[in-house]
Amino acid sequence: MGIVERKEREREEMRELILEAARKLFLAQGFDKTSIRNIAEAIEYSPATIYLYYKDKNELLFSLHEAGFQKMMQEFANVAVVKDPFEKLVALGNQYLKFAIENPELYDLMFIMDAPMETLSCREEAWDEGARSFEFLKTTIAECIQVGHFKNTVDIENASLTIWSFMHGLLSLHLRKRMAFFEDDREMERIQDSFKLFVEMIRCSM
Amino acid sequence: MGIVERKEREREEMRELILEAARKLFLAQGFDKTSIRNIAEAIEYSPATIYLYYKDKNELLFSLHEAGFQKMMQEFANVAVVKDPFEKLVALGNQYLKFAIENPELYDLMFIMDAPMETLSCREEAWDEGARSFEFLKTTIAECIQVGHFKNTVDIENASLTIWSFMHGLLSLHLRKRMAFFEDDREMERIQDSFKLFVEMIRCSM
DNA sequence: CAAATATAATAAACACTGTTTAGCGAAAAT
DNA sequence: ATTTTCGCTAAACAGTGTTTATTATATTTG
Repeated sequence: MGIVERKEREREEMRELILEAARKLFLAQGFDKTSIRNIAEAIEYSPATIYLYYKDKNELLFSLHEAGFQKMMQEFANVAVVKDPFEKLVALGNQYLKFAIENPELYDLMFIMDAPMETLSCREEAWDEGARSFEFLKTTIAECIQVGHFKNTVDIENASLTIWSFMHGLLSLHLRKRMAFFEDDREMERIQDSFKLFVEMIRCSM
Repeated sequence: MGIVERKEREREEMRELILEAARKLFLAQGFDKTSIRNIAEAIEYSPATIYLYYKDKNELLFSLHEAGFQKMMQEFANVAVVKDPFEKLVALGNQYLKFAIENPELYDLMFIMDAPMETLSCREEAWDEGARSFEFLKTTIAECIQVGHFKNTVDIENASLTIWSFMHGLLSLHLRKRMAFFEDDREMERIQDSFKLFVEMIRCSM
């Protein structure tokens, strides 16, 4: 009898319905300002129903977290075609910038927010998608080393963390409005200029 | 008549009493997990009383924000005595790292949290303390240039933002638990190593 | 097919949150 | 001594995440 299969399918559809509504609301108005009741209202179900499909609000967040990394990895595919290793690294940086600026709420969720990490730290597979994107950075750097770059560096993981830190720092200061005291509207240019400077720093130092 | 003076003094004492209780609770258990009722309970007053001295929870947070920058600037004084400009820059970086790691909740509040920026963006003097510490970084870099460093860079503000971004990114990834997937307990070493690498990058590139 | 069982959905409640309002008691001014 | 002012608070308001007891429906069993 296909009843259990149908039920399973219906359950998955319901999970998707909830997640889709949650995504829309989260990305539109932010995580904190989106309540379970808002999501319930959007899908025309009672708030309690959501708890039959997701353990709590954090698990809902965690699902979007995973989807975010998938989306980012997908966009990184555009970069993989670049032949020259150093150019590829620069392209990766540009793609990372682009992703964060085009999906600010998603980036926040993936790399800044506190909440999902509580749910995340328990799970083992939780880091898989995140680790994969860090691996992509590492292999790109390894390729750079093979063609003669990064002469002063042997520790690939350290170089990766350093580059990631800069990118993330620049974006964090932007997304969390810590560059506001510059008091002009050149914030986007500043980000571009800083990225260019960092690229030049890497080019002639490592 | 000294009554108005006494009242003013009492009012300031009360503000300080509330702020001190708020600081203890915020820094101990985090901002989100500290409620107005918690603070009220700690000082043995009704929750409503707090609203007679502070507009809302964000203003309370904003006061701690200011105090945080004052504390950081105080610690930067230790750095000001270093003669050699580049050594001074490195010492400043180390002091910044130290401050963030010794005061994680305070650093979070000052540079990562979303909440205080809403209150902050209205005020003009709000940025004063923050801008002053950025100014300190800028002048240190200017001194470095005067003795021959940073040959490839003319834009001091861009160099400052780039350095700050790296430092902040490294600390953000740490404080918001984004380095957890390394799955070893070498996180502190990784931070130190990355800082050292970045210093070397600056030394021989700019 | 009818009765028993399993299940999906919910209304209502619980324990919180930040914030506002109305009112009381004491201090200050008249 | 009376009026006014002012510090303080109990209670309420509107919201939050989450749990529980109950109902209505779908499925299985006799």
